[in-house]
Amino acid sequence: MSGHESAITRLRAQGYRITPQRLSVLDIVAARTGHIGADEVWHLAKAQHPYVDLATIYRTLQLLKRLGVVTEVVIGNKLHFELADQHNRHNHMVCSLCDAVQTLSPDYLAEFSHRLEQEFGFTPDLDNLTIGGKCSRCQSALPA
Amino acid sequence: MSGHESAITRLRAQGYRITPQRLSVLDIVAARTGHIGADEVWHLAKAQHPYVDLATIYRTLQLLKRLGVVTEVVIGNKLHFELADQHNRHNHMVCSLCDAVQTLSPDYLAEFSHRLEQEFGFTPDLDNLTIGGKCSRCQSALPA
DNA sequence: TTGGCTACCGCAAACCAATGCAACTACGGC
DNA sequence: GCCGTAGTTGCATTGGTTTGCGGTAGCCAA
Repeated sequence: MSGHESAITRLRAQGYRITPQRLSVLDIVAARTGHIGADEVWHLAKAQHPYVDLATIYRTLQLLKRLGVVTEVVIGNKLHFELADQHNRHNHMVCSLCDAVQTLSPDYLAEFSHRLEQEFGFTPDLDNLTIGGKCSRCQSALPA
Repeated sequence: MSGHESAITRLRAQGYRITPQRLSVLDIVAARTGHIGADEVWHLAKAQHPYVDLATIYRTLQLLKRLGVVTEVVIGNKLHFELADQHNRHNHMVCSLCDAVQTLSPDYLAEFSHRLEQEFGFTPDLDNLTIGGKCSRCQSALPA
């Protein structure tokens, strides 16, 4: 119920309205420590609010993402979201075999990002960068 | 018509069958120097073979991707593919605003990749890594 | 060349995410 | 406290991609 007052303030400050649906989505995402799928947000939101539409969930999540309140993580081929904690930014490493997710300090990407900006003028969106690959467990379980 | 015999050999060696549809898709992707959208592959394939289904195009492209013959690039919200040239590996930087694509030498990622493997045992799949962000043009056109 | 096994294809339907639109409602101004 | 308006919502639909199923055809063996 708390911890996202700043998000509400930010919404209001930018002329967005505070609706029960948006509060539900915020509560749900904030209550989860890790990431959560859009469909799961929907199911939980319906418990509080039987008529919310899935489209509203998607629109709300995209809005919150634009505002930097949540970040999007692609796991498998589904979208997941989690609260963007500015004090604990991180990237994700997702195993393409078992869908396990590990977090990664953005420090690892700082130098790389800097080079892209210097040499190409390209500003990478690191807040939404997910690195695919194979985790150590799946890697070692692979046939020789 | 040439340049992908090795892919055909590899298909056959692994028990996959050589069909006219697969040959068409291979020809089309190989003929293109850059990336090409799935729908565009479909249109070109239909010219040779009026009854190919879009599902077949997708299945074939996914198969070729699994075999490492082509790589997948997500541009906007569409899938593109290009021939995986081992002598000219590269990553992509895609602008989230205008969908412009720049290529990037994998050298930029080598050190980063190495650290992930050393410290986490995580093997990043760089062949399919695309970096989202904003190109210099869109960045400077952004409202102040 | 022929026969048989099984991978593959075309078709249709399902699926996830995004979008157009008319009805609705939050919220600042009176 | 009430009103007007512009941002939001629910519903229906679309766009791109994936999947299930029955018939078809590539490939190997005889």
